[in-house]
Amino acid sequence: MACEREQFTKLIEQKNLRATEARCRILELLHETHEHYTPEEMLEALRERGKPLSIATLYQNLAKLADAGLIARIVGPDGHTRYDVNTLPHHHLVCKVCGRMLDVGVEGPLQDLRPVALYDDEEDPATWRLGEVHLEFHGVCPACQARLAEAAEASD
Amino acid sequence: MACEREQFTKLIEQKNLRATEARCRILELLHETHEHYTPEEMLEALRERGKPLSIATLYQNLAKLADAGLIARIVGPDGHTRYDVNTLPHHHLVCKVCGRMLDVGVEGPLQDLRPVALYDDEEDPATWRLGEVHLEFHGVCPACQARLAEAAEASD
DNA sequence: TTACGTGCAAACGTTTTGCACAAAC
DNA sequence: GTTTGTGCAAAACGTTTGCACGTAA
Repeated sequence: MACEREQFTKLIEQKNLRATEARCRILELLHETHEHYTPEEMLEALRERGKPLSIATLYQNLAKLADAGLIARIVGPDGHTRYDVNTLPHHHLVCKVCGRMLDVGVEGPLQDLRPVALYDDEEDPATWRLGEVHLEFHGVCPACQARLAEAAEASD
Repeated sequence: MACEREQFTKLIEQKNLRATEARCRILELLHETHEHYTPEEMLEALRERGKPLSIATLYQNLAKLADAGLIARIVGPDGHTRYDVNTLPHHHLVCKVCGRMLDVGVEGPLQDLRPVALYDDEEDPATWRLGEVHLEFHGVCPACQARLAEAAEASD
């Protein structure tokens, strides 16, 4: 059974992969929500949206789609692997309570930042070939703020 | 057998933990090298330095030391867990070839950076309670540069 | 009809846990 | 003597793989 969702079918076939239903559903989920799902969360989200996917198929397809450059594999500070439809360089806002990640851009003088050694006996960062800088803004998402406020009230 | 290394003994006992030899050796290794070892690498490094440590003891002690705030658990972009003696806010330079991490500070106008939404339908980062910003400079470490240069020559 | 995708179950590497023994207080 | 740490072996967890079958070109 081929995938009927035109835009995703095209994206996938451009990469010389077969546009199967499983692949289209994964791409559709990520594009529609912009969420950074862990594989486990994705399995649950796909189950809620209709037919469940087997865990092996999910992992196999996530690997294929990531290899093809259609999605990006990222690992949050909590160590959980997540997938992002945004494969262009960008930054993240991470909730330190629940680990949820949000894609963000940045306003400000990014190009003026330079790494400098922290210790006297440390090698000089200038000896590294430098590439991009990735910013990780840490914070508490609105949902966790509400949950924390509730817990604080309950303990009064 | 208690640990004799005065400075580490004190650090550990201040946190109401017993300053055992295993814990002192772990702290000593991290302080002396400033390396960001994975547990597996640490096991190997400790073996080379003398008596090996059992893997269970290593994990148990890494967890205790991290809970006590004596070391920090960090997860690199490659998904490997590593430990850092520097528990103060700081930044990292990450080798995109081997995954090695270096502690760095930053020069430049950090405080002027603000996250901004990337998509039209995205929630506003301003609704998050914001904390610190963590910078991840990506690059290639000197060792990997040399290895890459060698491989390039060999293929000529 | 040949290549590729799916899903089960088994294997894998990393991390955690239960437990008996040893060491520290 | 009670609490805490160690180390083995077993379990748990997330992820990958082998394989038989199904589907696509």
